[in-house]
Amino acid sequence: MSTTRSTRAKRTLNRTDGDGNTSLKRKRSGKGDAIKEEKIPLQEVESNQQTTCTVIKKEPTILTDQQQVVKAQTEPTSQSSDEEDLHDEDGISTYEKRRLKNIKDNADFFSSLGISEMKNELKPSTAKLKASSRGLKKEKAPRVPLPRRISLRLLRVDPSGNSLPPVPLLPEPLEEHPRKPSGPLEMRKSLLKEGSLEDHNDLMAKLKGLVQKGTNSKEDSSKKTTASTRTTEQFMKGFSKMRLVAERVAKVVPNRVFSLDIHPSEDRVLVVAGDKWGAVGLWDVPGREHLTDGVLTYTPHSRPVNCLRFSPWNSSHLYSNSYDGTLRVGDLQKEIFDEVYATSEDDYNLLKNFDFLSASSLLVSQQDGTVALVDRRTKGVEAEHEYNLHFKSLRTVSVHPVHTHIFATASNDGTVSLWDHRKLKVGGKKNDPISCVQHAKGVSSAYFSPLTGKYILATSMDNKISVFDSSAPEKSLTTFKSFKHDNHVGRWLTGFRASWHPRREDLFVVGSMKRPRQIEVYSNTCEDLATFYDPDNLGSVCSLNAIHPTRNILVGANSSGRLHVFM
DNA sequence: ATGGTATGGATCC
DNA sequence: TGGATCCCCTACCA
Repeated sequence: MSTTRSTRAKRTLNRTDGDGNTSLKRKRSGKGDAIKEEKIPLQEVESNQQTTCTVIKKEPTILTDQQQVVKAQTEPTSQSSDEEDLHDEDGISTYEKRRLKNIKDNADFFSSLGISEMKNELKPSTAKLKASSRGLKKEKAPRVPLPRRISLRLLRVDPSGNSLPPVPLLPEPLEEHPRKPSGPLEMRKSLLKEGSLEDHNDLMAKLKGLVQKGTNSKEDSSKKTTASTRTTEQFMKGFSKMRLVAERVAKVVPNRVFSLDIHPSEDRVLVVAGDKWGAVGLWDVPGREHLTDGVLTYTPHSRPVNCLRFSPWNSSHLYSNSYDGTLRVGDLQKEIFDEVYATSEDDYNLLKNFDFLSASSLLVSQQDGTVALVDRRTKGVEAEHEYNLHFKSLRTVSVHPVHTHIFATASNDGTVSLWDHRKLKVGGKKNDPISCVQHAKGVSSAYFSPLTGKYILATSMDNKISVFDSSAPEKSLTTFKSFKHDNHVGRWLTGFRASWHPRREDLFVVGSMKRPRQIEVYSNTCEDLATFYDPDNLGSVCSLNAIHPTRNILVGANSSGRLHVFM
């Protein structure tokens, strides 16, 4: 418990002192634009410095006049070209003469101002100030501390001398974002806005109909083929026609989006987003008839919801995991957020991402470099196993779509690694990957291509997006294609995670820093296929994006909780 | 209109 | 090893 408290204290401290510098710096340098303006004259300054430097190089130290004369005599060729040969009979260059004259003129000017006299007037005479220190030393009187006076308040005595009840113990500092109570949470009770209960009931009624129509099977092969038999060109012909309109932009969660998904239903467009402070927002995107705004926000978590996905086996199950250390499943039929997995509350192991292993089990990547195997069928919220994989924090975990015993991890240590979970040791022992590729900086995400797992798509902080060839997972991973992409989003935005079309292996989508703000679509060979932008309706960076599995729908999420639906 | 503000992660020491 | 410091440089909102 004491550890918990100290960690909490640290956390609070971190948060409050944060980056005190930032505000200071900002005050000094003004807005972002102002910094850019400053950068241009900086180059001029540099070049100026260079010219002054050449002069300084010749005379690195301040010399007395005499020394300078000597120096000038011994180094006759050290001056700049046009003054090289201009020496008089006494060996002093005209340049040097002019310089000495300037020094003298300046000195004359300052003395004419009478500054030194004024300085002397202001200064008390040193003779008066400094008494002789010779002879007897003054004996220092020992310092007698005054008796400490304690207020009546601290003595817990009232003015008439009656004793007061003792001070109640200080309440433990409240954690700013405590974990939600464990166990199932009713959706209606975790609504962000009270009073939206009717809207909640309406939406749930609609969604029940939606799920019964049967889009809840992973093996829905008919749809899979309609989406994936078309060539890239054929597909892009329709896909690139998508547009954004004002009605399809909405704030779905109050803060920065950390996770995003889109429901596979073909009848209704339902997008979901998880945010920084544990909110999960559902948005029933209006079709041609736009009635209400259709946004409902719940708070099943208390810290960033870094991964949020509808189960491929049951689309009414919305899984979410969070930095608060819990993984929940929102059941849209039972209207609860059930707790599936929770780390020990003492060690604050942040849950980063998860992927589905089977209808009931998942792999969860964690901050401490471990991957947890979680099964819903077992009682309790503990993991079945924990595999120790990396020294540094993990980001994403991705299960091979065909060989489900193989999974890939992306880590802060710059690696994308393949693992065989049948061969992993449990209980803290360090494991070795089947194979691994190293990036220069941390890797934000690495996902298997959704149908065959032949490729791994990775986004990394060394400004690259890579497609690795993982068609022979028992052999080493090789780079299939890779290209430069500005992945530096800065401090306030969620990092990019390029993501596949959920039913195609020939294209993926990624956010962009480019202006106008845009969402980019690339082929698996890293060729630019399309760019979606709309200056009227999209004015911010969409860090996360998702594509509908069977319809031409693209949703982009920005860092203030807004979703933009192109369709 | 515009400046205040939020506050993650890598790296340094 | 972990606290301090630096760095990235947006979007919203009062």
